[in-house]
Amino acid sequence: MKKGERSTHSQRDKVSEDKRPAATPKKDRASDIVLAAYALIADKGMEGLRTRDVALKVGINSATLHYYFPTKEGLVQGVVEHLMHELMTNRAQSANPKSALEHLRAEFSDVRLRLKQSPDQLVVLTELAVRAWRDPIIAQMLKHLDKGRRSHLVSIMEMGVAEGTFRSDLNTGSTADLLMSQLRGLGFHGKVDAEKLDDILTNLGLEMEHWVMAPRVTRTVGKRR
Amino acid sequence: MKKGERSTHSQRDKVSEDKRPAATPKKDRASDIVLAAYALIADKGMEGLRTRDVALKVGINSATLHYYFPTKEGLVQGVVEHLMHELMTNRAQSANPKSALEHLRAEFSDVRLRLKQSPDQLVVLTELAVRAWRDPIIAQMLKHLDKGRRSHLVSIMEMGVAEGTFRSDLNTGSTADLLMSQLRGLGFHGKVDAEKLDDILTNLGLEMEHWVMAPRVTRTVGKRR
Amino acid sequence: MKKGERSTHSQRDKVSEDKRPAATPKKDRASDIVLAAYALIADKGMEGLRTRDVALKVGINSATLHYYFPTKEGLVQGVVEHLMHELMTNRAQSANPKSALEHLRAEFSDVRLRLKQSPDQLVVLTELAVRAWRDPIIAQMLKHLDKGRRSHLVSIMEMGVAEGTFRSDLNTGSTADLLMSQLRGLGFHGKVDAEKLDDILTNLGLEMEHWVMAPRVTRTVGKRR
Amino acid sequence: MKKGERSTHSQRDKVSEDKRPAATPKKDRASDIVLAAYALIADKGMEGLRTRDVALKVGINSATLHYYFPTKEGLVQGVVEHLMHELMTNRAQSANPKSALEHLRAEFSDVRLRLKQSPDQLVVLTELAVRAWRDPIIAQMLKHLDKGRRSHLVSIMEMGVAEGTFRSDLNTGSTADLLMSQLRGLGFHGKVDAEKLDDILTNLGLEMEHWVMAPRVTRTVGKRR
DNA sequence: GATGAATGAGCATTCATTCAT
DNA sequence: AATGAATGAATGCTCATTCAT
Repeated sequence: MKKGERSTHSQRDKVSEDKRPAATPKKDRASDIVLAAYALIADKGMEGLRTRDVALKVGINSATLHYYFPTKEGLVQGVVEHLMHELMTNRAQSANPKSALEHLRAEFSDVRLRLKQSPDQLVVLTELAVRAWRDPIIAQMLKHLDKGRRSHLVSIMEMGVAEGTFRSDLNTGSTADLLMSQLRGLGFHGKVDAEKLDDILTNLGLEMEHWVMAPRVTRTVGKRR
Repeated sequence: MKKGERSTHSQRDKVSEDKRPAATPKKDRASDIVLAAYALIADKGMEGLRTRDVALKVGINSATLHYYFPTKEGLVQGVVEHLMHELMTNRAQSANPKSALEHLRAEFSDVRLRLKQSPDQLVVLTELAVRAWRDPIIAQMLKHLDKGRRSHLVSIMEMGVAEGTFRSDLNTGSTADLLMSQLRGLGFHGKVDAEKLDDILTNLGLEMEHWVMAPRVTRTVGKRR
Repeated sequence: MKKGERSTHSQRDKVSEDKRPAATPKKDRASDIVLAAYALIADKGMEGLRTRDVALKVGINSATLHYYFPTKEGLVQGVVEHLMHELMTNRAQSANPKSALEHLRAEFSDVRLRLKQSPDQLVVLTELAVRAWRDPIIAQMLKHLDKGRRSHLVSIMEMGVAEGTFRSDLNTGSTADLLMSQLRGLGFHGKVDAEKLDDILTNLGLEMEHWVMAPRVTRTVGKRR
Repeated sequence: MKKGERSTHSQRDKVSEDKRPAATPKKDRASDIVLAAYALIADKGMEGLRTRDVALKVGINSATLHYYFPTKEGLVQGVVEHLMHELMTNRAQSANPKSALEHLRAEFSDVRLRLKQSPDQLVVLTELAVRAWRDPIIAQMLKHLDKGRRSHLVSIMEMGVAEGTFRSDLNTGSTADLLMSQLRGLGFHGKVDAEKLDDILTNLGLEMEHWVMAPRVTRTVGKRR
């Protein structure tokens, strides 16, 4: 991809030239398009996504958009890829976690950070997750994401159990599933009420620590299951 | 349809799977329409909802549908109302709960029951919740639902604290928010994987009981014993 | 459609107003549409057929056209049906033919009449026949037409043979095929040069009479006298 | 194509059956392009001809194609030229014909040969002939072809009359027109049903010989014209 | 109440063509 | 000579909504 880094070159001669009303970043078109689509999904939702709007936002002709993404479906998949990349990188590696508990807390820190710095990620992820119910391809892509995240959580749990920090009878797989489901619930609040969302997340963290560390409650009324 | 000889029209009716050309229960039209829309949302999602399909499913003309619901938005609101009614009634009042813990468990039983008997409720609720991000009216309606559910949960929490069953420093409001957020996360799994969903729900219940009953865990690592 | 005639009313405020340029015959819409499409094919060819143009010609919205013919393909099939109907009815039953030869001549008279009175029929038929090469459905429809015409010709031939007017060793089937192929060649001349076309047709008739009546020519060159 | 990581483009290349991404004979580009266009017309028809597909088939960029043929119309004209060249050369000069009858038969042999060995010629010619109705330039070109062929046929007829082989009252011009029209009718059958086509062609030959040689049928019922 | 017919405003996608490199 | 990128102008088709009957 040598074409991307040309800004350092002396080719400044073609100064003017943004033929289209909107400015043309001139960098990587395909990525610009995905970014615009991503922003538009965050703003209008999947239901409100229009290829024309995406093109307009990038500052290109809608035919040009189709040059890069022949089909809208392909574009959406591009957005999924982008989101997955975002979700997997840029992780908040706070303070170089050592113990399982630190790792677990790092997970929460990461979510908290995203919620604060790029709330769109949650929004778009939620939109795409709903879309995935009826779109097998997106479902497949997101499943891959989930699988990775789950296995990461599972290893944290296993580490905790091995360390002796987490209770020995902890079902690592089920707990990972539980945590993922809980985090997913956060996606529903939209961008609003960041305050309350943060509160929920904090409690979620505490509750989860409880769950993985404390022994089974024994003073429960009756025998469960 | 007196114009029998035009074979061209036949290509139209492809509502996917259901086509009941006529046959109208004749009773409450508006309610039939809402029901059909509800089922269609569960099947195709908000994005795939078409007024014509709804009309076709009911067995009426799409113009007739607009007689009852002048606008699609109104129809969707009708669906929200219906869903809210469903969600508030038909509650699994299992075993006439007395204590706060029993009430809490009843909540989980209720969710479990819905998940099993009418999974569409979760699906449609999720679809509408996402829609609510951009639709103030629906947001308003769902907020009302949430408010009711939250206050119900809060009173359970308060009852538990008053009883002495739940820990005295429990933040009832935050806990209610936490639980609602967690339950919402369940909505994401779609109708698939009922097995795993049930597992998650079970653990969620146990975890929540822990949370409300056990004393705060001392956060210091290693202090666990 | 009183909306079109609103100019007599006092509602002159909305100055412009005959929304549609062309008048609306108001009778049978589907048939109007087919007729317009037919004329357009005759004029611009299949390649130049645009649903928008058809709608414009009828004086309706292009969405209305799709109400009657959900797909362009269906519209074209409608044109085929129309053409076939035209081709099968309105036949020039000149002078109530009795003998096989009279019947044969009646066939030529019919073609001559069409060539003169409705040359579009030949043009459109040719366009559709070419289309049929790649369109199985149209191919099927035209095949049906051909089958009917061929069997008609065959019976004329058989009648001639039975009468003793036509030579006894005449292969009725092959001759019918031959004649049809020859007539088809006429379709190529387009609407131009009606004079020459008529001349060709005349000679074709004479030649065919020769063929069906005269004994096989002895192929040996020079043996003629 | 350094941008390897964009999988989105892959959905584009569906030229139906043929896709030879690269591999260019490197010799005469313009001619390659014409050949590809010719083959594509034979396959998909004029209506299905796409410059991009032509370029793809040649293995070049569609912009490169426009370097050689600035306009699609020009490309089609190139195809016409090519076809005319094919039609005028490669003639089946079977057995060095001497007499007019032999020459006539040679004509039929030629057609039969083309029908068998390169049926695409008939198909493409037919496509172009229909196109010529609305395209004056192509019409002009084909008219030139027709003129040549007609004058050739006329001289055969004249030779026959001079020889005394053909009847003396034969209208050579009309007969040439007649024959051309008849042969054109063959173009309609497409590539299918070679069997029947051959049968028709045989009968056509016999009929034509009859026509040019036999004296006017006198036992005709009634007086003609 | 009900409906057939009609429509305006899109919508994703196509395609021949252009242009800077 | 060649091409990747870009585009204007369609193109067939969709859909919520309207309206006269």
